[in-house]
Amino acid sequence: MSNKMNFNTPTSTVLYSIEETIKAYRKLSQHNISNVVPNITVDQALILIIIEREDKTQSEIADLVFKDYASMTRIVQLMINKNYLLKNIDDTDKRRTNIKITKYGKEIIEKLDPIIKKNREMALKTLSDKELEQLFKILNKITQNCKIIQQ
Amino acid sequence: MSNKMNFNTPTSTVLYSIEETIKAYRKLSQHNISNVVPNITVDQALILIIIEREDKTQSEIADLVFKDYASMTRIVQLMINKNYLLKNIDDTDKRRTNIKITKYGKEIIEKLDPIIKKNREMALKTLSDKELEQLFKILNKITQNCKIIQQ
DNA sequence: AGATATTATTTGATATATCAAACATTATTA
DNA sequence: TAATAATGTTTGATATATCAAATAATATCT
Repeated sequence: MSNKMNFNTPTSTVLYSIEETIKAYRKLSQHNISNVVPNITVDQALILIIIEREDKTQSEIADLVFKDYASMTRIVQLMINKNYLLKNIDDTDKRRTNIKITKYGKEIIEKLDPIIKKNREMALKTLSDKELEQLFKILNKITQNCKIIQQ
Repeated sequence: MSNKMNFNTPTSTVLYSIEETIKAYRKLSQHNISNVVPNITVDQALILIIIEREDKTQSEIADLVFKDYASMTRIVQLMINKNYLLKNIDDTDKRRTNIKITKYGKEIIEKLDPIIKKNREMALKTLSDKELEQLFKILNKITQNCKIIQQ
């Protein structure tokens, strides 16, 4: 890589570069996940693992994984159909839905955990700890910049 | 940010962090683009601008914007419906389709150019040149790591 | 040349993203 | 308390992602 880079062509914007990375990562992840659990998507796998850790309502989970509530409704429905999740109306507030993982869902998580770990290791194996911290810091800056006009 | 970060929870993976950033960026971009050109998506805007610079076939453009060929077929069709693009079968190889921008499409590009520039500036305004280079370098490393098993 | 392989694109099926509107429930206010 | 506002979720409509299979055109091989 040269010292002076040109960031002024459409194919050199951050959006472009980040998109390239995330698509490559998703492809790798989906590939490895499908080897142990066919028929689960990367999104569903992440959601399953997050729900296991956090006992929250549907929209709280949606916020955690950056999903629109409408998307969340549909993803949860698909995961119920596959017997990974259960959903019941909250007793104290009937607008809310609580999501639980089924026994089968927990078995799936057992299979997924090492794969998720492996995916991360593969993707990051050539990065130093310093670079990893830089990455998080820079991404966080960009995220904050983008959120200014929104709330 | 503390010196020692914990990268072992699902919500601290790169996939997760990158996803957060790209979604914030997309939201900002879509918001600003919609102010000048209603009814165009971020993807369509990028594709329009890339086609203007590169006179290529549909699948070559798809590769440039990291789109699946199937997605590309559909996006191009929508952009033809909106009178941004024209498509004709290549004379020398009738399997190929050449994509051209209409006059109307070029007018749209005129409106989009400053917005795209502004989006980039907003997203990156707190980043130093050094950080920008670090970001590209790190993202590129991750992308390469993810591509190893694929071809 | 004729059979076969490869390439470029399309179509079908399903998952996800996003906005707007609908809906039921709960909270607030006049 | 009745009317209104706010909240949590769902549904509808449309755009995009992804895989597999289909299709048409071209290239290669015997």
